[in-house]
Amino acid sequence: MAAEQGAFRALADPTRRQILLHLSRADMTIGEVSDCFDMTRGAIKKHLTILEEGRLISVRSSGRERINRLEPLGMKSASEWLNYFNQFWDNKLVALKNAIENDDINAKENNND
Amino acid sequence: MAAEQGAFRALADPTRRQILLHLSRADMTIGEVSDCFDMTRGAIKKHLTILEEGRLISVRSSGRERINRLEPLGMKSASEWLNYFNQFWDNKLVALKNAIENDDINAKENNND
DNA sequence: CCTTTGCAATACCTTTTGGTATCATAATAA
DNA sequence: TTATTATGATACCAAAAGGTATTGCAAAGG
Repeated sequence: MAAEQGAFRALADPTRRQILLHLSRADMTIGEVSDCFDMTRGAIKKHLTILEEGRLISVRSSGRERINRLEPLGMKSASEWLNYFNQFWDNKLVALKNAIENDDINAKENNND
Repeated sequence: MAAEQGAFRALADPTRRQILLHLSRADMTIGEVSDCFDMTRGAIKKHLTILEEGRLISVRSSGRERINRLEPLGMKSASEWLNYFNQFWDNKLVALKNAIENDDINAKENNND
């Protein structure tokens, strides 16, 4: 149950979301990633581990380096979970549009569902 | 900066995501929401507060009741943030498809970016 | 060889999170 | 008025999160 949990957990932190944006432009070693932040490598390593657990990135070894790569498919579970709600804000936009067109007084009754 | 932070924070907890699913079917009082969970009302109230801070729900008073309503537009910021990455997994799928069509031996060279 | 570099792992600390239990309050019902 | 009901607020607790500093190790380079 809840394959999206790891992804949502990983996405909750702003530093981790920024890491994902960086990795969307290029694969990076841990050192390169931590150079982008005012934070110790240790902290960045922890973030990368959580991103890996959430399957949002993958890591491969090359000599003594560890290269982090974005795994965009990992974001699909979260994206799809959210997309379920698109129908509701689509409907709400339509309802709002109708409310404006039909005047606010009528809109209240329609809104009562 | 980062209007999506509140939303992502709120979405990180599985209980809160379930609450959103419940509210997508009907507006509910706090009591009704907490009846859906094996948890005290106090805990549910905290979750609802975090959902409200993330603008994923809104609350209106009706007598002594407080009715929680899904605010689907609030999920748009998170949804759009994620959609930025669609281009990458789209590309990856295309690359995979091409690799299969063009045979694996050629695919290795194409894969090298 | 020895030194440097890139990283993993761990101990440690502080703050946040997720939960409970309890008490206070406002609205409803009898 | 007196209960009862629905909720808000708070104190409290254990665990998780986010960070640092330190140690150790393997790979690269002199």
